[in-house]
Amino acid sequence: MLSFYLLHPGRSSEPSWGEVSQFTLGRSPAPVQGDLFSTSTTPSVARDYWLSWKKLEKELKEGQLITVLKDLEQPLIPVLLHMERRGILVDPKVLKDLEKELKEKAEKRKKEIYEEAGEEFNIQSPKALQHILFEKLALHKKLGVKLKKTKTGYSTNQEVLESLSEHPLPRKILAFRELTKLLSTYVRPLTQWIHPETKRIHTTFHQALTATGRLSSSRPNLQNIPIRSELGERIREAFIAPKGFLLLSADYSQIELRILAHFSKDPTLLQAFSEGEDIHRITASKIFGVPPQKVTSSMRAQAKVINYGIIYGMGVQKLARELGVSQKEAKAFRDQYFASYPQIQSYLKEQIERAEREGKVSTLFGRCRFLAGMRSAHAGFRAEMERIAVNTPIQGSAADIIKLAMIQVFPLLKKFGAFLLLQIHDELLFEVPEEQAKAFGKKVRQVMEGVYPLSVPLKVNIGIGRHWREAH
DNA sequence: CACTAGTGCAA
DNA sequence: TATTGCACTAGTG
Repeated sequence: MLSFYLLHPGRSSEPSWGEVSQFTLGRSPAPVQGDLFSTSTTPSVARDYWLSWKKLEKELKEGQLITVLKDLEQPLIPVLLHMERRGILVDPKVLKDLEKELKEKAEKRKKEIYEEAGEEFNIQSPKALQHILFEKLALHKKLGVKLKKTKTGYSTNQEVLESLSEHPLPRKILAFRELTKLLSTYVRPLTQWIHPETKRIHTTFHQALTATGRLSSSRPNLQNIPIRSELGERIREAFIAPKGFLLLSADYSQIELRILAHFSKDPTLLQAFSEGEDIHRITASKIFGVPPQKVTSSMRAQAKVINYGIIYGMGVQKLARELGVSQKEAKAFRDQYFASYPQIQSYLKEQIERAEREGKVSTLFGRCRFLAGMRSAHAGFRAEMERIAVNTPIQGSAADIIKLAMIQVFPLLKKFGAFLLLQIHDELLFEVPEEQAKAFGKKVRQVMEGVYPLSVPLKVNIGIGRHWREAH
């Protein structure tokens, strides 16, 4: 699977080796005759294996992927193994109490919604909800809101409901959605995933799945635990350290923007990062034409949207919606952005031209993603490929860097009696003996910041706590 | 049971 | 019509 990915990273498909039980810790499956990992491999299988490696090696060399394989992916395997086997300790009581509270709140909301709607219906069915909101009550007409459509009807998503939130019903539905989302996706399933013997949750990390080189996590996914809402963040209180340990979180600050600075060599961006300035504030200062000290928090928030929008190849339309301004104003912001950071504009253009010319784009370490047929693609598809061409080297290079950091941090774990538990794209979460926590944090920061020097410094924030919420 | 659609959580 | 993921419920066949 790994080798397949290295050669065809644009393809994604389900792993083909079938079920891998979560509940086989400490045991190993009986060797199967002919299995590649069996010690009693038959000569013919060994020869086939050798021949496929030689063939693979040739392709890897042609694709300049030997580095990615030898320096990143292979050394990462034991690290991921360590992480999955350790798992993260979860306090079932926190989840149980949260479940009770969320259930009661959801039940209360449900009754209010039925009251407000004048009838009972399935709130979780978009179809039934459309009927109530847009046919029975015709809220969009009363509020003069233009509705967004999906393939099958009118959308009832968060954005739409927020635009209707002058009326109490959509507000209550939003609240109900938040509660049921937390219950059905996190609180209840997480309880189920606690291993009966270890009392821990052992996720599966997929090393060779994503198109950009990131890891993914499943069964359960521990890379999308809520953090943005108060209720959601309380789920993180259930992820705890065992007695005598603390959780330690180490996250890269704005790593993707730093990579953009490195690749584009834009002097303003380089200088801002080198001098440790607040990059969103600098951008706000540029696009709003005010001195950095005069930047308000809302200007900074808007600048942040633009900074990240650039990484994703955001269009003017989406930018306007995100900022809540007209498309004309959004275009003016973007023009001002590129006027302030001219090298970013030329870098992005170069990446698109490279994708067209070479049919692929690459990361810092040479991981590549193929983009065939850009010239012949129709406009919509072409635009999507351009966004991929822009985003992949940035997202993928960040993935390269944190993978290397994981490899370099790994030998430290033994010295400190610590464990690496999770990777959440730009964050590493550790379990570390209480008395070692501060010293370990210093060491981890040093390793992560120095892992692969760029033309701007990498910055790492460390947090320590008894549970994940406190550590982050 | 397999599949799609809509929705929403994270970086 | 802003990237990368995973997973829930509803609904269809």
